[in-house]
Amino acid sequence: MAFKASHNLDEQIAEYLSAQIIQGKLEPGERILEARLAEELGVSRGPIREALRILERKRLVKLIPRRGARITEVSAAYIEWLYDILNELYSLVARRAAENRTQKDLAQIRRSVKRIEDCAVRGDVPGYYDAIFEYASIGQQAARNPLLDQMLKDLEPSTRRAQFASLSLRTEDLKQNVAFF
Amino acid sequence: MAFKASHNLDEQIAEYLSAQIIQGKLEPGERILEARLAEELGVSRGPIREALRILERKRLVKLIPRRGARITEVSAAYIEWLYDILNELYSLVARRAAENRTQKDLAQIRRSVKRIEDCAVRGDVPGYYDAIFEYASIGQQAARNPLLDQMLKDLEPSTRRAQFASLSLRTEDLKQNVAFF
DNA sequence: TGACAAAAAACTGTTGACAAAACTCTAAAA
DNA sequence: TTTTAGAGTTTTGTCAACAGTTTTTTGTCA
Repeated sequence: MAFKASHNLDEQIAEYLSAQIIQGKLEPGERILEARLAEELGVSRGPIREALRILERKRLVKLIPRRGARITEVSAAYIEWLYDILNELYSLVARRAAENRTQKDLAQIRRSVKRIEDCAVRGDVPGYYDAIFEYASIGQQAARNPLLDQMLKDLEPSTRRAQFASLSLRTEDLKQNVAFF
Repeated sequence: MAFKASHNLDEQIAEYLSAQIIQGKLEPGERILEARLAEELGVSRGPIREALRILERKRLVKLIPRRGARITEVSAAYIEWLYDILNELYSLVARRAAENRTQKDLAQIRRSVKRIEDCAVRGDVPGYYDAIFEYASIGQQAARNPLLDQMLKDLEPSTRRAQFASLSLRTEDLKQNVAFF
């Protein structure tokens, strides 16, 4: 089913499943059977297992010992909890980025904002989302706190999922980052 | 070396290694060899691998594909980054806990504070640390944001390590939580 | 019909072996 | 002396099989 190269299987599988989950092709609450997936992808259960651990870290699946993996649920409450945290963390990003930014950061930010506007004008919705995340990512790097950057990266898949669930308020929280320039 | 029961090996191994790393018995930057550790603990490499993934999630080891696992470094800068984030997240905990706390939460908090004081009086240093974490944990639960709770739990091992490294300012950040009562 | 117990099936946990990549050491050439 | 090429070693990645647990099914009794 999915293409496999001479790269690492676990990461490829995690990537593949990640996309499936974010796009809602796998139902929340659904069980993931190692053996079935292994056969489907033409690999053994080892890499599947490791991929599931990666997805657990990104909070896309929940692993319960001896009773397998399930796609995590994204309730309205969960989205609120997530945004409550993102709001807090991005406000920190904005403050630190404002302190530590360089000319190079600013130039990057301007390019990124341009890209967002272009996508908006063109009505390119997927591109718009990606541009928003790119923008956030640049801010994160400018904040010069790699741990914070990493934590937000880990939350990105959850955030993308939440966006799929609630398309309306998605910009509110990232907007915090605007204080940056 | 380490005791193994009919429970899950990966979690036990992760627990075991976690303690070793936090207590500084394994050097930062040190390589962890799967085969050596497997023989040492009398298990195969499978569970070792899964344990390493758990430790990666807790940021105690860094996994680099095809070149193994290393204990993460805890530089002064890293500790600052960590506390910068903890400060932010615990301020959120305090606010939400203040909003959502129940009588039961308050009673628990009071007991926990008592325990901290007792340990301080007795000069029970390890107990004091544990009491502080218990206290933080109760606050986290009272905040009624399970995602936030989980994120802080994931950070706990790193926090404990940072405490080992800098014993002086450890209370500063958790102190945020005091606004709670 | 419904509850319960035993048997069967399905699934995860663990292991040992093999393949492939990364690293180390040696030796020859510039 | 330093650099480079290659053989040999070490270590991680992947697989297939087996063991033990959990879940489902089947069958019996009230």
